[in-house]
Amino acid sequence: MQSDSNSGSHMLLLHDDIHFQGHGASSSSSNGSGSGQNAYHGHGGLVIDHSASDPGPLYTADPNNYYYYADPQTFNANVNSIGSFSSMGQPHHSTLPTQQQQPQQQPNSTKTSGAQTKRPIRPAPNMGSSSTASGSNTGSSSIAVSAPSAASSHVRTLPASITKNASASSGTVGGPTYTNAVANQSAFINKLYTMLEEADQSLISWDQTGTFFIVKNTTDFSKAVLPLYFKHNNFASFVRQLNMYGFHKINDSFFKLNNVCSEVWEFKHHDFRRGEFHLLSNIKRKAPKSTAAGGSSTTKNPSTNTTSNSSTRGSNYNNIGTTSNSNSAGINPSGSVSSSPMCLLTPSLPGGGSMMNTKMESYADLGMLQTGASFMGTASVASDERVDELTGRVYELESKVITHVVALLANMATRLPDGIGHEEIELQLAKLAQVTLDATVYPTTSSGTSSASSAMYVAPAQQHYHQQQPQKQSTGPTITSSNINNIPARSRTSDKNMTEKRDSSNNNNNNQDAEQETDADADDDIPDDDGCGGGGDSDSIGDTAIDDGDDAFLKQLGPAISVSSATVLGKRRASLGSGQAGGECIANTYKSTESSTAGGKRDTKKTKQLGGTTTVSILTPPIGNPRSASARDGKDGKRHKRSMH
Amino acid sequence: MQSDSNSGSHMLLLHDDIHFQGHGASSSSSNGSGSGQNAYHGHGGLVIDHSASDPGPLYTADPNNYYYYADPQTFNANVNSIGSFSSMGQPHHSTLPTQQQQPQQQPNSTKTSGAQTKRPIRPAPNMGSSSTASGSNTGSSSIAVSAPSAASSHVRTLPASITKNASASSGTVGGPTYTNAVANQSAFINKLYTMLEEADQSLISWDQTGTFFIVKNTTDFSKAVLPLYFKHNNFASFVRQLNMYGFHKINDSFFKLNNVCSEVWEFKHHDFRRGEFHLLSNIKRKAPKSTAAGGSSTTKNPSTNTTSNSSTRGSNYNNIGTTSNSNSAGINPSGSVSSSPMCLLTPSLPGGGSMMNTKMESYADLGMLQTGASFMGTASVASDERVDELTGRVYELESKVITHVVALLANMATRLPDGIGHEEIELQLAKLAQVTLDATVYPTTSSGTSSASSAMYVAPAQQHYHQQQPQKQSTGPTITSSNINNIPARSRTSDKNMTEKRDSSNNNNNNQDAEQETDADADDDIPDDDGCGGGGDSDSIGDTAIDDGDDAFLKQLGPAISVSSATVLGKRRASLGSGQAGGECIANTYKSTESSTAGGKRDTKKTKQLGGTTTVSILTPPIGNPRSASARDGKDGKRHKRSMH
DNA sequence: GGGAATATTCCC
DNA sequence: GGGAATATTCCC
Repeated sequence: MQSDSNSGSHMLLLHDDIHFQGHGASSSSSNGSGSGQNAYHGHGGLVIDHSASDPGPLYTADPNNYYYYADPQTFNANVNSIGSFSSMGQPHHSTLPTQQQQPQQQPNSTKTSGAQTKRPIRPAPNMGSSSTASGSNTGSSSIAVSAPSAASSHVRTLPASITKNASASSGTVGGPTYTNAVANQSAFINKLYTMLEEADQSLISWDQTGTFFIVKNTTDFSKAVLPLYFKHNNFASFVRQLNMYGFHKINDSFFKLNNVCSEVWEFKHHDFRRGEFHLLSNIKRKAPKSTAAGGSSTTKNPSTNTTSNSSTRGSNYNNIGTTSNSNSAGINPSGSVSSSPMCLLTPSLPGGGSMMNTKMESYADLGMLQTGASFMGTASVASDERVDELTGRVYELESKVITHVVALLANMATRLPDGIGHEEIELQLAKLAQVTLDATVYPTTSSGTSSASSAMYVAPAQQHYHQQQPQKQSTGPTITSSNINNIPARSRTSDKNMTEKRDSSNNNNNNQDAEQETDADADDDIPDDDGCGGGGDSDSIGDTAIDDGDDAFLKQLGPAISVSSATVLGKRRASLGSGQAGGECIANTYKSTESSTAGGKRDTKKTKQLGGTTTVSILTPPIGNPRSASARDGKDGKRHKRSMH
Repeated sequence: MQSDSNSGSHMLLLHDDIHFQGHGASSSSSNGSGSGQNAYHGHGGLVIDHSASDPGPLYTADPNNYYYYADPQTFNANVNSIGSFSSMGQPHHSTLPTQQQQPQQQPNSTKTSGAQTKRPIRPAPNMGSSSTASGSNTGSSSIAVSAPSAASSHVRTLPASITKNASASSGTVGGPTYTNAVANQSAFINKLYTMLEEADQSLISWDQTGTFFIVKNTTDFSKAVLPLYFKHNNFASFVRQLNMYGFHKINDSFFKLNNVCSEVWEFKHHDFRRGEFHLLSNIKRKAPKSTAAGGSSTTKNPSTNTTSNSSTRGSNYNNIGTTSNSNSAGINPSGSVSSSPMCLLTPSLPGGGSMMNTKMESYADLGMLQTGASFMGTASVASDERVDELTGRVYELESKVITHVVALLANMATRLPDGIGHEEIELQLAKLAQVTLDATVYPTTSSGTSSASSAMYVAPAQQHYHQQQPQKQSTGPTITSSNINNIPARSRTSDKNMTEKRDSSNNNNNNQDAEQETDADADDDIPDDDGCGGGGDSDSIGDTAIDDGDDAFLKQLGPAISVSSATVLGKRRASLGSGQAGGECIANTYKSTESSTAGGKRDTKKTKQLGGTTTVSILTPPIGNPRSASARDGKDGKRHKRSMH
């Protein structure tokens, strides 16, 4: 357990202590099927030690400014990938003590240049990297920092398959093995998978079926999660990588149609499914387009500068547009993270709600699942256009329609007397999807073998949350299930009372509810945590209280329906600026519809205005196709922002 | 002064406070000769504040794990370049208070994706990045956080010249000006220059003549300095960049001749001289060799993958060999940083001295600069089969799924207290259909006129099932917000103590920190408030409780659902090996070569085991993929390391 | 030193 | 979504 395999890497940025007892083994074999078996303990939850958490004192030692710099390496190191975390270290405020304790001092094994092993405070296993050098992990032994809470002792074993297949991989691992592993090479995929297993489920998680994943609050996700796995905290960069690996955003059209500023993003790749490690190796990074037809190999063109010259590109790292800062704490990052294009910086997005929260995994179940044939690679012919049409249609159906329906159902559910929750509804939908959608045609891959649909349906498991809502006058349960999510702080505040149950059994525990906020103020804090816009997350429908009349329901529903929510909408989402709305977050969904009706699809683009306000919506006439045209705007001095697709 | 030009970016990692009053101006002009003028004050020495160094207390607030993660962005942000720091933020332990003080709230100006402006605690000027968007900086005004130590109050104005010349740069700068500036575009050069001005002179400095620079202790330099400017702490990566920009190592022969393992490295570039800002723009990054001879522009090669295939390269970020960890403090990095290839881990290098300092610019200027030509392209594909698949899918979605959904809705409707009838629901659905489904692509018909999608929605008619679900034991509303989902509590738990400050002013508040959790348990926590995501949207549902009870509702609906989700996968990271080397420092350079041989590369792979249960996996045999054959790796298990040149 | 792959950023 | 430039890593 103790040894961590990576030579490189080390400190993690995580401040909590995470225990990894298992270590990544590096496999020496060249191909994917690494022999390595790494046992990765600690499941779902992170094991964090709080006890040790306070490094504060430690910092003093710093002689220089650099002191706090985060270790870049760390980022990577943290979570490498499923099976391997490159290194576990401590983040910034690493606990020196801890470190000291460590036996470490790994002499850098092989690596020459890049990798350096340093005090692996908490050694994490690495996945084999492609290079040999890196292979050797000198692990410091397990550093089980104190494991504060109960959860701490999870152990997870990562499948070897997940490792990289790049060049050499040597497998040596302990624990159960997943042999099937086709060494999945890419670090990105490994990290992504790992992230889904480990990260805060409220920020990123698999859908119920395990066939796609959901990023619920891009802002927070970007701040809190991304840096743990990558050297950046930009949601856009994350999305770029997803695209490079063939992932598709699945809820895009829905939001566009609705002109909703959502913080919920769903991505799918045919071979990226929960538990399906063996498929991971199928996920390849797209190759750069070669200039010349032929050679992929390098040709040099010594001549010169042309390219490099300045102008065009920006400076990457420079700040230019990039950096967002994170505060030290996860706390408030005001404007930063790019997250959803549309919702930049606006915490309280008008539209923003988390309607989705309710969630139904829109597509979820819907099919995209398994199917099998992907189309990416295939080249054949056929009416490509037809494909585009169909693809677009499928998207429409899967995303918009279903999403809408689900939202409606969820909304209705909350109003049911019996207390049926949205969960049930979702569950049903999942079944439905399972049943009906098995044959997905979806995007990617071609032939899927039989995929396991069954797998898809993950059991929700048993969590029982009890909320005691203080409630509004209205009925009791009203609640709003899912929404809760959205529950704007305000509401939450109230909720404190609620006692939730969590089941520890679950991998993921949700905490959210747990939070207790002390302040009542809207402003303070935490506003929304949700990114959604805050406050009102999605509107919680709830709040909405359905109270009044009955129509409420109807009202809620439809566009027409506008009722309440509409109102909400009314608020402008435009205001990028400030605010939090009160409880807006309305059911965007519905509203959206209206809008949608009108036209065709719309894209919302926001224009951003600097100061103020802004927004803009817009629309794009009927789809054209995906990638195609892009007419880019060009040219005017202004730029429009575009949303990420 | 106050405005910082970059739209993106923000927090810095630097813990010390550095004040930048001037700001980088971004020049708008396309070419190098940016108009911007940035005055850069403060030469030689670093100004470091130690006084402030102890952020310790500040950290307390952190609620969650993330707390400490270093902001990747930060790295960049920190020091952008001479004239511009992209963003200044606070690093990890940002001082929240400070932030609050800040007026900031920069509305993110233009940037869409990546850049996010967040509370720029210490606004730094940005250089204009190449892109337009980035151009506009909303600078927060100067945020002079407390300047703890003496040094703290330095103000430096960076010469505009140093800024990037990329695309647009608008120059706005305060302070003394260095007009000569030819907007130097590259971030790297800017950072390098800035580093020389600011960083610890004992680690990196100009030679006496100001014509080359010296890195005296690669190990410490890598740990303490590099991360402040770059997203890594690998000396090799730094060297690679230097080489890409045409710098040459000048003391190489000296050491080689003497077979000395030195930590002193000297690099020179003809146009990189102290104070000669105008020359900086001449330093260009070498262009990648284009594959094909000719075109630098993009050519697409839809066909594919070739390039990307796997093998060869390693995974970058993964740990593989890479990561080194840094302790939080700059302090002692034991073995880490890669630094000089040759002398890894050996602090006390034999040769180590700064002999060279005196310097003689051996190579002086050589130039490799500019080259040009890019290569990339893309491909797309389509197929008839795809059409079939998609068609089927559409059919499925439109007919089955939707039909089912409608039925569900109708069913639910009957149960609503208010008496809403299914009619309404149907109506709503009809609208929905109308809106969303208009363009049907339907099955058979090839063209699919718009077929009436509306038709599709058959009203389930009036079936009213009333199910009263008994409910589960659980509570009424149970519902649970989404998040609930997964929050791993563990991590969070620990932090509770921390108190953070939030600034209400900001748009986004971070909540994370804010949360106060009552429970210690790992599991619980709140993690997110954000609702957006809700609580777990998707998943949560699951949690769903739904479990037992009531299923009635469910039962009615659909097919059985099997729940179960796989338990968490266990991970194990196998420990690859262990080994650490002792401190050899031998002239690695020399040595390295040697080793390389021995070692070989290793990959670590991990296998995952399922923990729990389930899962299914399945698999698809390898797809073949299109793109790459990937066979890369090849072939031997070992990799050799090499020394940097 | 530099080729090449992946990562990150910026832009359309 | 993706092209393209720079950044980082890995290797020769």
